[in-house]
Amino acid sequence: MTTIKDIAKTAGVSVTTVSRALNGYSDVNEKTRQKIINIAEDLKYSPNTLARGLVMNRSKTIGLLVSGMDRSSVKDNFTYQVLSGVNECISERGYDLVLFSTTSTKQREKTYSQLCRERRVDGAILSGIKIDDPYLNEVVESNIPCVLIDIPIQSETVGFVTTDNVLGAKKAVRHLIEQGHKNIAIINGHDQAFVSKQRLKGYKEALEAANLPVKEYWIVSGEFSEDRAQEKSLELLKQFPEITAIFCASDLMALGVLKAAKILGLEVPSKLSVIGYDNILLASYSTPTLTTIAQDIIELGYQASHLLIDMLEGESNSRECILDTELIIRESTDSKQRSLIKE
Amino acid sequence: MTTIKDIAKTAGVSVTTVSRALNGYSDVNEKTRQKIINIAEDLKYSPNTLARGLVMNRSKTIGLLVSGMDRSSVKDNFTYQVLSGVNECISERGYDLVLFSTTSTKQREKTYSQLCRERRVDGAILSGIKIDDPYLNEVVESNIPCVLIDIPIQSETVGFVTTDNVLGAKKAVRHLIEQGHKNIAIINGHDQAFVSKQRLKGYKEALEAANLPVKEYWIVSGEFSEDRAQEKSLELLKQFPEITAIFCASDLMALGVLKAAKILGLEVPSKLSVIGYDNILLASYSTPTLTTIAQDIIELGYQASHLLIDMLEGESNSRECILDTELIIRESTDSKQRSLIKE
DNA sequence: CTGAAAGCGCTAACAC
DNA sequence: GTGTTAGCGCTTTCAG
Repeated sequence: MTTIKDIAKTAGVSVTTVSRALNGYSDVNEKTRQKIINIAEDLKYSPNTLARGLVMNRSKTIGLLVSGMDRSSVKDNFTYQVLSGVNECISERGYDLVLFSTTSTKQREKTYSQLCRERRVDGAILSGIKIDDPYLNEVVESNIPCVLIDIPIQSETVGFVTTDNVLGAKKAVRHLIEQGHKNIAIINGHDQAFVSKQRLKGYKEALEAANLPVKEYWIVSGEFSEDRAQEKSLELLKQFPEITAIFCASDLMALGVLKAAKILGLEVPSKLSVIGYDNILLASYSTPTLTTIAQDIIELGYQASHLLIDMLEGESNSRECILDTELIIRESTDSKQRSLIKE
Repeated sequence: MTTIKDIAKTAGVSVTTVSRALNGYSDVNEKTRQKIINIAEDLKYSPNTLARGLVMNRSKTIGLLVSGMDRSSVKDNFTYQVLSGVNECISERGYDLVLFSTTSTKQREKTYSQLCRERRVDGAILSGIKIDDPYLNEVVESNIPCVLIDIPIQSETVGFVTTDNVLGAKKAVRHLIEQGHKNIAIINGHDQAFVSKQRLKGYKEALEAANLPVKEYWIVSGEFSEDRAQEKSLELLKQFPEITAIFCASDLMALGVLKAAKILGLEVPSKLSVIGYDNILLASYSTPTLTTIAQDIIELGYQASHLLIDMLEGESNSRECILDTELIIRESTDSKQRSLIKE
């Protein structure tokens, strides 16, 4: 493995000069620089980032901390899309990514800041972390620059990226109202997600804006689980046959509601309209296809990295970024579209 | 940021002793060790892996090199599953993961071994790399320990993990033959994937074993693309109406064939049986649901890491690992199942 | 424009 | 058992 020492020796200069030449400093003779660059190439030199990181006290790596990257998370590949966006931005800006996947067992062994300090990451992005997660407190307390996805906390070293979940939910419910629905239930996610609170808020606001009553017993939690949502919606629909539309805080849960509707023999959308949230891949493959609120999750990851690196490089003014959502109308709410497709 | 020096100072010992105590060496007084460990905790010490890596010449990181982690790869989340398996194994064994995602443009800037040498990864796992990819040669030539996914190359420093693709394809075609099919076409993947060659081989062997002719014009490439497979199968089915079954080298392509069948008004499976490969999530959500050859991709990633770390730690005898596949029968080939479900 | 020297935090001979 | 010393590969004062 060739080092700058080797280059210095064959070039007949000092290591200082080699370092300066290779790092593009101005105060080095153009000829010397060219010579050094040539030799570096000949010797297949690669800088040792460990050594550089050690002395510079920055590693040019950022840590992505995700939770629950297990078999079940394959269905909604939220994490993968975040990762994909993060990766894109990070590599554009010359950083590398180290992945920390936390599980409840591993969490006890090593704390968040230990993880980050050991690897000397310059900053971290947290995704899929619940609001009661012990890591979260650490973030706020530690002074490691950090961007949260979907958790709105801000400080000198902490920023966040999210979508406008209140507005997103509003769009969904408004769409149902426009289709003539008056009895609209919500299957929400669990309380440990900030987005759940937001989407519930949007649901309520949309109803109120249309002078429709908010009925607390039409608000149930599906815990972001397909099965759980199926169960809960089954109960709900049995108990309140007057419900004609359900807004779900995730597509996965909407899929569960679709199953419940099938069990009850309720045709979607003629007897029951269903709208999801996320626009996961399955939403356009289910039967019927699923109307949903699309969020650009890859962009979420991209913007998170962007914000973080801006913070690291002192270019940041803002500490937050809120992305937009889009209503995608498909068969599960649109009677006309549905019947067109059937024939 | 506290260092062993700080600990040494407050403990009144030398840094050597601290280092030894913290790393569990035997030749240190138990009392001294306890004292040092306590102080380390008090001072919230985390070892600096950069410094350690520099001196030990191993970083305890492994690099995962994947290609094309873009928007399109969300559909079959092969990469994510590999990543998930890799991550699981790696964290069990005390390594960290750094992700290198290559794109054609970035490839020109930095070579594979540069990437690995700069970050001083102890070893690398390559997934989704085409067999004509320039990176591949580098691997074989560089002396960086490396495990390939789905490319069977072996050397002192190179191992691989794959599934038995010949057998997998055989299972698929055998299943079709057992259903009474005699005219079976194949939509294969592109030639830059080793698995394509293997699956074609399995297809041919299964036909021959049943004394069925292999017709070269029934072998077409869908290039692992849904759209391309749709086009190609459309042509194929128009030209050869006698074809009653199609084996696809990926589920995504099978989905394309399903669309083609719909366009031609060929009911699946009564007029045309379709079988895929991979068992992606969509396979159980499509209409009709897709019979397929399942491979455990998470396990693929897990075993790849396992093999690599064994190699790194000198525990390896073998340089290869071949996993099994499983036939999953769903509606797209099973007339009985299909009709049952319809009523 | 270039070089000598110090030091980042850690480990590993080698002494005692 | 413990300390002294050197050095991993690099950047960065400070002199010249």
